Amino acid sequence: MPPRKALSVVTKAPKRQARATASSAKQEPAGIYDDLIAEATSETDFHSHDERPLKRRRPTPRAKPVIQSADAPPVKGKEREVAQSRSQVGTVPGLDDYLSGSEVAQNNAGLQSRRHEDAITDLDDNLSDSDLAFEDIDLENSSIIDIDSDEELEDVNISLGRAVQDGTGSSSRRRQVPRYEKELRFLGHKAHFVAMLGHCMVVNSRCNDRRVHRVLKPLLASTTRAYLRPNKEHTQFQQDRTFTMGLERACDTFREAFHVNAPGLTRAYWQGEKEFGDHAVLDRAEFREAAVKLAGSQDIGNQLFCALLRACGVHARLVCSLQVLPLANTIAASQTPTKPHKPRVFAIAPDTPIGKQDSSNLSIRERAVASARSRIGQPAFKATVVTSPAPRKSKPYHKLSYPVFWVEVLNAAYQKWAPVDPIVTQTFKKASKLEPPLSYPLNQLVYAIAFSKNGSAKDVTRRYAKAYNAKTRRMRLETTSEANRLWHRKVMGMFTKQSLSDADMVEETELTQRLAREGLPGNIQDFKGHPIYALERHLKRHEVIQPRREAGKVNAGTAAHPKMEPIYRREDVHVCRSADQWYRHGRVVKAGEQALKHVPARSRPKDSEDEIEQGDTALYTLQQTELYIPKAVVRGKIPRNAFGNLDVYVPSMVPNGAAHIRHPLAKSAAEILQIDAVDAVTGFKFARRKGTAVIEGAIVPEQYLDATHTVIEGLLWQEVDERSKARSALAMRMWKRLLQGLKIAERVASYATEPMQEVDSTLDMSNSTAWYADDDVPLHTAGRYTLDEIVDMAKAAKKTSKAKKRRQADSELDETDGEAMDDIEDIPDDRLHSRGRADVNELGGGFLPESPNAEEPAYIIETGGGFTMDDTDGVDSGGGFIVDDADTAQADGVQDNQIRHPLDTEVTSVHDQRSGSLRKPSTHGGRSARANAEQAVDVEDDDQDSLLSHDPEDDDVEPDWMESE
DNA sequence: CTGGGTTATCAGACTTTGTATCCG
DNA sequence: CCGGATACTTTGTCTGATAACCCA
Repeated sequence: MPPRKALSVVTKAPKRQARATASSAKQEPAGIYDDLIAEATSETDFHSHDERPLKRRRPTPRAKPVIQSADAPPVKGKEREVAQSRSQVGTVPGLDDYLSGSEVAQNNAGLQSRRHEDAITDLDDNLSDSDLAFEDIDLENSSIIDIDSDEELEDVNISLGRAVQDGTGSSSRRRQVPRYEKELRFLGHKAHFVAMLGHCMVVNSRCNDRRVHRVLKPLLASTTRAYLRPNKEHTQFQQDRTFTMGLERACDTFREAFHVNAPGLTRAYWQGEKEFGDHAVLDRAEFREAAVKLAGSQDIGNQLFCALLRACGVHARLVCSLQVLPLANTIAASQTPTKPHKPRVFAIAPDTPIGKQDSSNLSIRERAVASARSRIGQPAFKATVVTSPAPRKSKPYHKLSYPVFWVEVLNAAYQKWAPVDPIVTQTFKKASKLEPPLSYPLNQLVYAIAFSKNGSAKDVTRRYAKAYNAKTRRMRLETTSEANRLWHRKVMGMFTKQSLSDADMVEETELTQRLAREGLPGNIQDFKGHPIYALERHLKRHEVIQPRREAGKVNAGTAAHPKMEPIYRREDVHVCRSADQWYRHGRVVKAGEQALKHVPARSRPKDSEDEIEQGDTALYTLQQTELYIPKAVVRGKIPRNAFGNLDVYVPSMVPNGAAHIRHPLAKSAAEILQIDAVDAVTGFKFARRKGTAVIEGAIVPEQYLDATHTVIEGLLWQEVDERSKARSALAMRMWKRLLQGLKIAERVASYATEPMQEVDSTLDMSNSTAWYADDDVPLHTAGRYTLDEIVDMAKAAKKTSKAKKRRQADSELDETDGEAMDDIEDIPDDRLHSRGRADVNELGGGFLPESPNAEEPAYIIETGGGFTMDDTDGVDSGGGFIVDDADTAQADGVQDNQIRHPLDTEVTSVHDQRSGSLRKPSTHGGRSARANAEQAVDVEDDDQDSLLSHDPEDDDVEPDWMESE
């Protein structure tokens, strides 16, 4: 078939690719368009496209498809059509290029997919814009966006959107809604929902306006008004008849009196313009005015009718079908009407005069712009909304066919609410007439909220939705997640009546019944996620139907070839798990239970070697399992699993007689207490290729629970303390640096042949230091501890820690200790103390005997609060450590210690044993205490001499600094 | 013309207890 | 040689949802 072959030459790329990159399809046609392709591929061409506002940059063209075309296989039937369509598509680029530079080119190109991409890009852009600030969402919807400026924005943003798209790959045939966008939609939906509720609140309160009532009441004849309040003495039937008659008359009267001059609220779409532009929200004065004039939008009409009924003493609720931004992607929905438009484009012959196309497209655009009514939906689809048949009502205002606001009246005789819509559908008691079909683009029934006179509200959607379970439910927020359900409940809870009347209960019953009476879904899809029915085909992998009670059959085939499938109840659908998974939920399969379902086991690379085919995994339902009861603690011995720890995925898995302490130090504490404890595995973390057990605290025998907690507290306190020590050491090091600097400066000054300015400055410095020290003596420890204490502790901790098993906290402690020690070793003699030490050295006799005590390794950790020991040392040796401080500091942060301690410590310790405390560091300074210490002292003495001897002032200062009391 | 079937694609759930090397 | 410390590493597969398109 020659023609076929020719076609086949044209179509070379795989089908999907052609669709995917619609714009790139331009380049695909081979042969005569080669030069066009070349042009298109050139960089300059790109730029020229860039300059055009509404044009999408073409993906980098690929020459390959063209080459492949030569050896393309013979075209099959299906492919031929594609080929044809593509050849038509192929004509478009010609047109497009011909028109290049003109904005109309886009419309002419008119490929659906391309439009789609444009739309998506627009959406992307706007969303990414609004992503930055939440307010933008509302802005976008509540403000009228100038078309031109809109395009400008697109122009600016397109490059970004495109870059993203290019990054994701050339196959942008379909773009999945990214998560952030979904979240944004939910956020927008919620915000809009609340805003609409607020709007309804205001509107509802307007309906109570007395002045409006006074204006409207005379509309009805007094007899009608009397009918509306039937005599309670009469029989129920009579009351009902009377009331109904009165209501009908009221409807008729009002309908004739009210002049509709504008449509009502319409459905909101993501992106695009809001319909509030048409009828600005009225304030109360305008509402009154509308009542006087008896003219306004369809919504106002029904609102006034509600006011009228309330004026007549009828229990009337204002019902609003909230037109909230949809949760789901609206592109698909709004695209459906574009389909009629499609043939128009594809019908273009290559030789069609351009002007004609041009004008027709323009006219569509103009119409779209001219009519605000048509400007819903994406800008890209403006025209399509116009062409869609749904809103056709050839009246000047494109009135809505289905109401957004209507009225419910309470028929007191039966305590039942009946819908009344005198304006839009002009129906009475016909709830089914008020729900627009799903395809109706102007509004949608998702949330119908009825506002009572007193401001309370009730969701009455179920009364009006024909397929609440099958369809409406899906569009509502509550069904999307538990969190959203709670959110929705919370919001609606603010409007819910506190106490329920009889009528409320009757209504609730009615609504529930209505839901229960809803028939089988009309198609297979609606069975998916249906709250009452289920099909086997929609079962998830781990779901099973048990028992298999058929509730009916549905035809999944065609009428010609019926394929009946059984329908089951949703309540019989159970979630299954494998025995392992049940164990992770703290349950075990009962003995003798047979698996209800087998699923192919997941491939496990590790196991695959052992048993090549693991086969199936058996699944069980909840009913087939029982609570797992772990082995109890026997004589303080906690049972363990194969890994030496204990699985505690749920609290019930804690063995009898044991307690779970969720604290990382629990096990260490247990070790200190010398009680049995095992790590508690509470879950798994998937890091690296394998899951790793997550260990959260430990399991200890119940009777030691309190003891363990106490020890943990001690350990925590100790940790804080160690940190404080480390900071003290750090502070000391800095002091050392400062003093060294001072010393050097002083010495340099002494070498100077003649006194220089600098000397003065150093003197000043030393003076200032002296002053500082004088003022703030405690700071020589820069914290809670004196140097000797830190050194001792560091040593002790290091020794003990070596003997001990590692644990996290310990390692940290060790590090800090080590650092502290190193620091201190760097300071053989602490300059801070040096002078004092020299003086005090003789006094410090008590120091040496104490050192052995101090070096005892165990005390810190074994007692968990080793400072008492230290303290006693301190008191003896003048260490300056004070118990009270430690106690008070226990719970506080390190900073507290840092700040508060020095003052306290100094006041007391310095007074009592200052000299001792000062001297001690020098002796302990080195690692081998004595030799180092003495050496250090010597050195220090030298230093002191060199430092201070010259300056009389310094001498004066020195005592102040060190000995100030 | 609607809806089921098919296909493509993506997001997210599910997975579920180390090892090699260095250093003292 | 042994034991402990440390660094390394960041999966892969499957399912379900969604969308587009074809076809009956």
